[in-house]
Amino acid sequence: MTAQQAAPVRRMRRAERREQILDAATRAFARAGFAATSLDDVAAEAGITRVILYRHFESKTDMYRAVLDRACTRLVEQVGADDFGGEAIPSLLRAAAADPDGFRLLFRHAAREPEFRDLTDTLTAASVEIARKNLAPRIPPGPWADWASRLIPTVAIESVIAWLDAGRPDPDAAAERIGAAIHGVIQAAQPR
Amino acid sequence: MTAQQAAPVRRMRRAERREQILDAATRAFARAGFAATSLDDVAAEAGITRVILYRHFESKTDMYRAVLDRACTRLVEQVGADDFGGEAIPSLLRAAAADPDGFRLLFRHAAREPEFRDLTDTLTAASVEIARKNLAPRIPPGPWADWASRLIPTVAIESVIAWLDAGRPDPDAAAERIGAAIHGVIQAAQPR
DNA sequence: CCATTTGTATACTCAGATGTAAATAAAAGC
DNA sequence: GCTTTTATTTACATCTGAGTATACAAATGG
Repeated sequence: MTAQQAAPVRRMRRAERREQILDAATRAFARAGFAATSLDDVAAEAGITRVILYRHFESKTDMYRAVLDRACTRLVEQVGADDFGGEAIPSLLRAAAADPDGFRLLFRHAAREPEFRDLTDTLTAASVEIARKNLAPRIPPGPWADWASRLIPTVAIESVIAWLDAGRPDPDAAAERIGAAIHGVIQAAQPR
Repeated sequence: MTAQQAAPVRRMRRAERREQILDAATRAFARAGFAATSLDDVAAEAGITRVILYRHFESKTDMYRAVLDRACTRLVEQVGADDFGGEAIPSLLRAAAADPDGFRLLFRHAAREPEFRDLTDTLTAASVEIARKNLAPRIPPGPWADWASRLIPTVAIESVIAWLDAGRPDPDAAAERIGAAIHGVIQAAQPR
């Protein structure tokens, strides 16, 4: 009597489940990074058993790389090779809003995990290079150009994360303000 | 014949050894954070066996807290409650130069480790509050004040790390430029 | 010279996490 | 209905790393 009729449990197709696992894994890993997150944490976040994870991924490392790969791909698709055009910052904001956990995971954790740095290195190296090229006409090569071209991508990323933390107010205004903040760094690197 | 006379190995006093272990642990943990660093890594970095570590620290966690505590104390001693006076940035630079590994460890790793966030939380909360107070007369309360007061401490820290990475050129000029970069963020948060 | 301190070597226990295997059950699709 | 796919459960096997115990060796300091 007290026994409820078990509601028919909706099963997912393989590809769908895989995506759902990647979503959950992104959330789980975003909390504390690779080493401090167990597969049981991921499984719990996905609402399944650990065993299922192994039907979709060879190993923990394999899964993590898949998570980072997806986040990276999404980011590159949204931002594109749109190096410093006016749409770069708005599209960065869109990308972060679309996948905030992935965004945080990439830049706050993966970038500091030596074992997986290769996945974010291309991204950061590319953005540093873009910054350096855009700085070149205005700042003579040397330590301050180095300083600024390292700092600018970081400030861009951290501005976006601060925007997420502040509740994502008005994306258009945010883009302008972030642009202004970056401009401030460029000014600061100017010879005086 | 071939046997060398073993050079008499200089032994350290207890306190001295403890400091040396803390130095080595700071370097080791600065590479990949708490979870991804084993006690064997630390012992190897210190040039001793793992067993010795337990003569100075109760546990891995205990040791890590001691490392963070020391880095934190040093930082506070150097920077002081010198909230936004003109000497704040120069002293931040001095502190980072004096203990670069500790500096990186605190802000790049410990700040992202939920288990140890309490140790850096007071620091970051304090600096965010200082930023907010200094912003108050110029920026109306609201999401952009939130945004800027979160971002400013981060930009300060990241500017310093970028300065370390760029080879620590001219500390005085660096202080001015970092001040200018922060000013740029304040400008960016201004109502428009 | 003798006690204390400091370091080494080795071997062990224990816990947690990764990864595997097999039997069972239920949903989906034909 | 019958097969295939997907999920659960339970039970292992294995490994790494934390933490402990003990016996030994060498330096220090009186």
